[in-house]
Amino acid sequence: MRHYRIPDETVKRLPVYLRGAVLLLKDGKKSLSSGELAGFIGASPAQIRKDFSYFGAFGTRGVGYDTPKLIKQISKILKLNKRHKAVLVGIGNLGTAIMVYTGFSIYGFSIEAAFDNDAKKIGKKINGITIEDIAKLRTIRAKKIQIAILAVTSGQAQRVAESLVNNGIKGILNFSPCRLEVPKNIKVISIDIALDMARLPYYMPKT
Amino acid sequence: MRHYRIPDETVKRLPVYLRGAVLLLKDGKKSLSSGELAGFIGASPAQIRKDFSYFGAFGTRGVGYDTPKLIKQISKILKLNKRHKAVLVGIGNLGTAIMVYTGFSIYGFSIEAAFDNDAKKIGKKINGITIEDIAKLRTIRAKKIQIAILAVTSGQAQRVAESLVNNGIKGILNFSPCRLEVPKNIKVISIDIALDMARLPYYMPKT
DNA sequence: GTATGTGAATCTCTTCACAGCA
DNA sequence: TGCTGTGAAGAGATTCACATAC
Repeated sequence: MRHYRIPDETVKRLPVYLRGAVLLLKDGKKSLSSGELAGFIGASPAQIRKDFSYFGAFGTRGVGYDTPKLIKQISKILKLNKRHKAVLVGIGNLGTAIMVYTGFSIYGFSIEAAFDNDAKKIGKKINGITIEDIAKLRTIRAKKIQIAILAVTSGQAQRVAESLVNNGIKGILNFSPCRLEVPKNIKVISIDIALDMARLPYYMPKT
Repeated sequence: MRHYRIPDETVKRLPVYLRGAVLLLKDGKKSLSSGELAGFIGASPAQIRKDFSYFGAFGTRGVGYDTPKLIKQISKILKLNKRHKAVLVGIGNLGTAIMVYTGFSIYGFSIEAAFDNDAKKIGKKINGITIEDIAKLRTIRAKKIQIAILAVTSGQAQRVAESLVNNGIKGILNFSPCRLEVPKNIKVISIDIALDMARLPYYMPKT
């Protein structure tokens, strides 16, 4: 039964469930119980069932979930049932790594354009994508790209983010260690490597 | 006043507060109120005060926080008051990017060793660090390295993680998209880029 | 018999609102 | 007066336990 509000934590877990289901299907598991999936990804069965319940009833009582059907359902919830084009801005070391990273494709993402402001990089080709001058960012609108990956320096991030939003971007995966101020209909998800690293010592025993 | 249990969410925010305080101090702010810090990093003043209160009383009523003192206090809580040596395993595209990434240093981390299993990479030098054969991982114990950054493929991650733990590593920053099974006194923090990307479309309006 | 789906209970985290102190 | 520090209240997320359906 559809509830009024879906917990954010639930949305965070859905991609984990999706990946788990995909891997288990590859392994030949045509059908899954919440317990099997839980064991595979390291979660609790009750959590999985509760999370699914926010979106409806996916399974069969006494049996479990049909794996391909489950994959379709989660994909649809996450709007991953269609492919998504993405643009990458900032082709430094991290940007290059992201460019050749293959992990996005299982969720249906493909990087369709890349921009930088460094003349030495513009015109170069990585993975079949030619790096363009950031001054020509507006071309992403015609390409109907709505997702951006931001891998520029902190100093440039806010300015580039605004430019992206002005050119039709609706969601940003942000790798710069700073807060982005964007209109509230734009979703920003930030990955801050140093921030995560910084809390490791807290949890480590003794020295 | 020290409470029995510190919320995990609080620990996640401490590095944000720390970075904010450092940046504001650089900007000349010798003293801070919870409201100023909150505005700078995008949080609520009450949240900041509550978070600090788990560890004691850092400020002066009616005045605020002495910025350098605050930085020291948070650093101490996070055990960032000493420098931490880290080892990087997996010098692919992402590993190389991490190797040259400068964002760790403000928290006192330095990468002191790097390993890979690719003969073509072994012996190469990046940023002053020579890439060593992963077969020689045991040398990290003598160097007293307790933190590892794992940037190998999913297939190798579990095996390498075990090897790291066997050689004295107490905390792992894991970039591979898989769960690591480690003894429970070992802390793993995972960064899964594709997973974060995968929930972007959910939040985006329309198509 | 077996595993889902879900209200209720529990636990955790955040916000409030104000006492306490410079 | 002004801002911290903190119990209490409120909101949010997880776990429990069982009715429900195959």
